[in-house]
Amino acid sequence: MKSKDEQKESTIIRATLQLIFREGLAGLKMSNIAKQASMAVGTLYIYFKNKEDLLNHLFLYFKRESMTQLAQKIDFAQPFKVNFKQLWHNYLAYAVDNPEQATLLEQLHYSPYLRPEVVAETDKLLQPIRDMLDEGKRQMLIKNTDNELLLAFLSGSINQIARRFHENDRKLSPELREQAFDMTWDAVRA
Amino acid sequence: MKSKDEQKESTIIRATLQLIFREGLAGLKMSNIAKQASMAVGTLYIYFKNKEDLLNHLFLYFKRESMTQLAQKIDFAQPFKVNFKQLWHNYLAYAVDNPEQATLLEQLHYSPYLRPEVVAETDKLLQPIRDMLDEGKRQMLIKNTDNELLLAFLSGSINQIARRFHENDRKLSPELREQAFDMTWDAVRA
Amino acid sequence: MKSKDEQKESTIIRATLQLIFREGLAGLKMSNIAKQASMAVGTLYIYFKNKEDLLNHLFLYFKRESMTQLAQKIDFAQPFKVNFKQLWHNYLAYAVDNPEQATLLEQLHYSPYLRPEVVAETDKLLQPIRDMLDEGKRQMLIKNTDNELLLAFLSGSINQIARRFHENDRKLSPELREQAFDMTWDAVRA
Amino acid sequence: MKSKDEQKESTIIRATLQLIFREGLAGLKMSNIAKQASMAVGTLYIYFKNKEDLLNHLFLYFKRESMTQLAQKIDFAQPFKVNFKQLWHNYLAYAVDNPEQATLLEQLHYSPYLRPEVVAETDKLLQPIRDMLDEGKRQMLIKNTDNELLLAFLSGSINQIARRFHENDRKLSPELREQAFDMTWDAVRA
DNA sequence: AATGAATGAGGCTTCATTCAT
DNA sequence: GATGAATGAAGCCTCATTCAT
Repeated sequence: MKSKDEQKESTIIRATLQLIFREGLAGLKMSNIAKQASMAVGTLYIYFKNKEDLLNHLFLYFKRESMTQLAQKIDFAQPFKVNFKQLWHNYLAYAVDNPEQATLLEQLHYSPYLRPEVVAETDKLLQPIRDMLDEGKRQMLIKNTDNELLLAFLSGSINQIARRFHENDRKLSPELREQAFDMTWDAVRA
Repeated sequence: MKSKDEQKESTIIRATLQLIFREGLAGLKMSNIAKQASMAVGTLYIYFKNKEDLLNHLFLYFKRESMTQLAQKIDFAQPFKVNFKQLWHNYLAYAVDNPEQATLLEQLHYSPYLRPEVVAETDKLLQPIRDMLDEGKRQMLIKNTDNELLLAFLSGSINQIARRFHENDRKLSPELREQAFDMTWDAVRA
Repeated sequence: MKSKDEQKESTIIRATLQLIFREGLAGLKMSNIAKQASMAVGTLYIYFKNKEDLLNHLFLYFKRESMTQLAQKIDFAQPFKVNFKQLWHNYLAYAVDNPEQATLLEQLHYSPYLRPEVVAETDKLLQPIRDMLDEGKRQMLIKNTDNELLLAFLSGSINQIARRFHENDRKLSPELREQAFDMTWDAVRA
Repeated sequence: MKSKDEQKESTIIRATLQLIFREGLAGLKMSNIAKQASMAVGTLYIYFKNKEDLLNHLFLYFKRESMTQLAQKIDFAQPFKVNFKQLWHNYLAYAVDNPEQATLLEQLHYSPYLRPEVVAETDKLLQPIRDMLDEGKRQMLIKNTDNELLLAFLSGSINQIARRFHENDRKLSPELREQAFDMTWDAVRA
């Protein structure tokens, strides 16, 4: 027998992503995914129950991947602000370098495909960041404000910045990034 | 298309809105719009060339309406910060009170329906706000930073705050709103 | 507008029947029904919710039609046995002349398509025959036996006779029909 | 195909039977048969050329089994009517006790799966019964009528009785069975 | 022989758009 | 202008069969 190829699942997800980038979520067809992944349509249904299931897995897969990117060069031995700044820049860099991915996650989030339970599960991935914010508050370096407010502030502004600049075909120079970070820090500092 | 009956056009747009709010953009069908608007499908095609055309009109219609909400109680005779704060609260209130609308605009924005020219046209609606930010800079009250950055910062954070709280079924108390505004003001102040 | 053509429903049903006769229930495809009925597939779905619905209507339609055939030349002014014999011959004639139809109804009956409620409804159509049997019992002309037993006896034997002869490509001569009726009458007579 | 493991063939047929009883012929899938038989799909194709082949074997297997049931307690040393009655009761008991089996054979019979040659072969199994009828005629105990007519009469009525009572969830009491046999005997007796 | 992943033709159904009335 | 029945392209998914292991 041909044993169920574990990596085929990832092949399918990557193929799907490429297609969504190229043609949008609305134009996504199972038959094209199969073509892009060089396999038969039926094979997709061996690894995913249906289109909805595939997209839910895709969502989770990329949310996890993005969290990995965010955690780069974060070292809890370092002072809070150093880590905060690193995290912020990681996030911005990710959002800038993968503009379609952010858009995709957003699109999926509000599509009829995504199951609430999957959304809830991705939310848990943010826990390390919540912990970090708590630590900042303990050290009285940042405002003692509701975590959800802080998170919304951080993610909302970063995403929107990356998006607007991408839409207008503008580059985000290091200087602009620095200015943006300063605004963020001024916003959250105690 | 484009008949004398100007009001029917608006009826269709309103009916479409209600449907999108109730069932989402993805499930939107011309036949249902017709039903909701109490007319025949064919009639829709007298007033709008096709579904795409209808949704582009809807987007514009809607963006204009939201700008009207934002401008409430703004009076250029007042000091900058008063107006800035009022604008910020107007925006947040609008985003909180109409959580589906923000989502709708987002969904539409990234759907294959929306024509770039329409997106560009709605962007012009922000000009008064850009002017206001310029005035703030002239008075050296806010940072002398790129307007797109400032706008992204403002809209991104506000939308995200409204959205997260709506998703988690949490109320945004006046205290939290005040804290959020303080963060924003700290971020932009000179 | 083109007003919903009442007779189109019957056109579809007749087209479906012809197809089932030609290619069997198992090979029945909606696209072929449309072709046979000279209309677009979509049109089928205006008149019937789906394939199952179409087949349920078909079942009812033909059960009713067959009952009409059975009732021919039945006149309650005539003596019981005359009517009984006429009914029996009508039934046999119908089963012989429409061998596919009997088979179809049987096939449908045991297919996953047929809804129990529709089966129940067709059963009600037999009431006039039950009444007739009761009258025969009242006149002490036939055995005072359970109606279901009598009905099963009558319909089962007639259908099977028509079927076997049709399968073996044999004609049912008037003599054989007379013999068969005699057997039936001997079976039920008091 | 046709391997040494004769028993596996029977395992597959039994598994198929159970599935058809439980879920009907229309929903029968090769993958489910494999699951029910605790083997891989591929294995089915070692023992049977394809689905059609499997179902033809099943039909034959089954017809033979039912004939065995019918022959129980038949002893040619006994008088004709005793055997006839025994046969009739055997048949009815079988049809009543295995209501799905009769239906299955019927369904299969009119499915596109069954090959005519197999149907013809099963018909040969009826020869002992035909012989018995001939003997009855020779002894002038039953009508001198066409055997096909007699067979159709017998099988059609019995099957239909069993079916109707099963559908209506009614029990066939010994009294009713006796009445039914009396009708049959009156029908065929000379 | 046994396995079960892979294949892909083909079925049912939806829905934007057209057009006869 | 208004209507809504008619159209048919196109998408999702199933499942009998194959074949590499």
